[in-house]
Amino acid sequence: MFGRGARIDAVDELDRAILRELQSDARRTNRDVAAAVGVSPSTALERTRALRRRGVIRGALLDVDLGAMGRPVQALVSVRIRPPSRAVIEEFRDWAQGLPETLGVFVTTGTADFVLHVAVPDNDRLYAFVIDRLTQHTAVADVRTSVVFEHLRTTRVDPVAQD
Amino acid sequence: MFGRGARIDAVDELDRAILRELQSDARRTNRDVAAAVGVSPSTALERTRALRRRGVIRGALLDVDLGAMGRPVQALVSVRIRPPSRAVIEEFRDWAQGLPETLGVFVTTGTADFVLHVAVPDNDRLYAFVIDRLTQHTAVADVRTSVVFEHLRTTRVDPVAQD
DNA sequence: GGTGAAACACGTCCGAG
DNA sequence: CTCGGACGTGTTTCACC
Repeated sequence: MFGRGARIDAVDELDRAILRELQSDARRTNRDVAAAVGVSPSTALERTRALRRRGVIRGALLDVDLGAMGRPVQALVSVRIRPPSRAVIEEFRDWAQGLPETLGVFVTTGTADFVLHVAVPDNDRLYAFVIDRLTQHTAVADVRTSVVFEHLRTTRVDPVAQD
Repeated sequence: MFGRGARIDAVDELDRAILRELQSDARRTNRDVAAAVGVSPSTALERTRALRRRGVIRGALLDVDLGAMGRPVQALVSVRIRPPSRAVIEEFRDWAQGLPETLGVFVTTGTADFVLHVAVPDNDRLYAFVIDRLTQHTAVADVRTSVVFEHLRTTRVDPVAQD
């Protein structure tokens, strides 16, 4: 599930400031971050480690250019599966997650049980992914594909006060 | 658009290996990466810099726990806008991208012009986002909301041969 | 908690192959 | 293109506040 990080012992102003800095670039040096938020490097280091220990920071992801990786075509593929039982959902989820075309898997409510975010080299491969790969899974009952012209990601999540 | 990184001068085996290592953790030290792929630190450093210069590596994103940030409820919100002209699309895209609830914006084909990936503290705030915030924008013609139970991201994009 | 200083590790540059 | 080594910067620990 979300990994809702258990009950968190409040993220204070200093933590928020550190998170802001690291969200702008996860490779900022600890010295930089410390200077930007106005504390000593040792303090910034201890806070950052604590955020990691508490699970607020889960890691640092490399942001790669999908076009440069030879996969300029993105799509959102809505999938309905049958039956939508736990066993089938979890099996399909893990299977879809492991496909090389897959960037992400959303497990959803609504008309679709899953929305797959995929990136492929061209339209032919997108079509092949949908009609060959997906339909080869016996649980797939329905598929709707939307091509993604553009995908913007927010690089800044502001913490909201707990409870 | 995608930022398809101009024509790339082929990502060779060493580049691929470096990308694999960094995708597992964007904060791996250069020395670590060098040891893992079997070259000297100076070679690994030069390769990594070249990947950055060529736009293959765009940066490093902090992976935060949305639950720990006080925003455990995620949704995909499909939005149809009217008229779907360039000016209106770009204006809506930038507006949506700037909302604090927004994690990402997909510009798509199909029944929806946009799919917004959002994270909020609870269901009430999700409802408020849809019926207060979104409908306040005059271009919004239709909205469909799917709650996201789970979102898995792939942390590994394999490069595909170019052309 | 927060801090500065010292010990250590790392990123970086460069001359050479 | 790759390498090793020298040098400056960053990280980490720890005794003190």
